[in-house]
Amino acid sequence: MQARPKNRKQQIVDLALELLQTHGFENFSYRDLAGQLGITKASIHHHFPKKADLGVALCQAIQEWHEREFARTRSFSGSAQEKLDLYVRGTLKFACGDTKICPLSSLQADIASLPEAMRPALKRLDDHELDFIAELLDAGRESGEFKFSGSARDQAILFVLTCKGALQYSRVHGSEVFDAAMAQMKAQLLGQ
Amino acid sequence: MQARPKNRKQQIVDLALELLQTHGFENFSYRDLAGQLGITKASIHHHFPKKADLGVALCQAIQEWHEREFARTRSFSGSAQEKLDLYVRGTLKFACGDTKICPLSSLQADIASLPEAMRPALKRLDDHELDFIAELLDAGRESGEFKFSGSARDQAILFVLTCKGALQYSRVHGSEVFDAAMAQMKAQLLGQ
DNA sequence: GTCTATACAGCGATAGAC
DNA sequence: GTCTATCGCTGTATAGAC
Repeated sequence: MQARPKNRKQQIVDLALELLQTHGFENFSYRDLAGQLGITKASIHHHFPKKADLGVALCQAIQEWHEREFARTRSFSGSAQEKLDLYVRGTLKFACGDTKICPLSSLQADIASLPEAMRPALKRLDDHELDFIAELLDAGRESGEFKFSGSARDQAILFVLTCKGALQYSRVHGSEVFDAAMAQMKAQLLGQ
Repeated sequence: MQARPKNRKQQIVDLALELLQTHGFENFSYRDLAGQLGITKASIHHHFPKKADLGVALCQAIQEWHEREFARTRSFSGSAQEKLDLYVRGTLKFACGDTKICPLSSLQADIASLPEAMRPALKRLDDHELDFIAELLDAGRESGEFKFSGSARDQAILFVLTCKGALQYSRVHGSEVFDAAMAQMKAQLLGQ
């Protein structure tokens, strides 16, 4: 209900991101966006001529979100375990609540129906996140906080896909599932 | 290219299941099914008047698949670890290959857009699978093969969502990801 | 930057002939 | 059980006025 929205383009991306996390990229339309923003479909097309353009903008928004959160987590002064917790609860769980899934999980699930231009972007986003988590896990093992075998990269894959899977499961089965899975994984990471 | 297909209905369900695993329930159409089966849309509607009917049939097909595979795994004479391996590789990975995801993961991702009638069915399917895995894990802990803390149910949640997440990740990033994640999880389950 | 108007393909769905 | 034909709606997309 703003008379003059500061940045319509950003507003559209924000709403599209939410619909991506709840319904998936192919399951929301320009009509949905227009309706909820109180403008017409043609206005959305003015900002993003093709839906693939909006899709690329979504990937960029996710990357900026990553960079913000990675920087915040890195600069947080605490143990490796606390940093990992900050990312899981303060970033992933915070961005999803009880009704949304991780935007990257949503894109992965629909990969075969996605516009061509979005696929390499998705792969880069996943890799970027894995690098970051591997860095945290490696530091935690160096400091003796974490116990795991194999490479930090492999453990990061396991860690990240478990978090994402837990978010997806908990949307259907209740958020206790998320807490249970995270507690279970944490215990193993700490060697208990 | 069969002149007189024995069971068209089954044929439709089989193809729909494959499209569910690759594109998602809302991302395949009666047109896709008709085209690939060499008949018309109207013929599909004869077997499944509404798409929700097809959705319910898909859930039933998944349940029958579960019951078959659970029985096969239970009757397999081997250690708990070998049974778990049989389910992961002989059932889940076998049914998905390198290009498909678990049908239940697909339905979970699109839960918000799904026909009403499919949601309770999905929850039951997930629970059924968790019961089965919890049973295997519990037996394995009793026999001293597995080491984990907390309830077998909680560990089953962690185990299953990790398998599903690994299948989804590996479709985008290559099947080495699946092997790495499974090896990593197995090591933790065995207390190594 | 937003609108009206329109185009056109695809969707799920139905009626009725064979 | 399959077909042709058709319906109304929704999807993305474009042209052009304000």
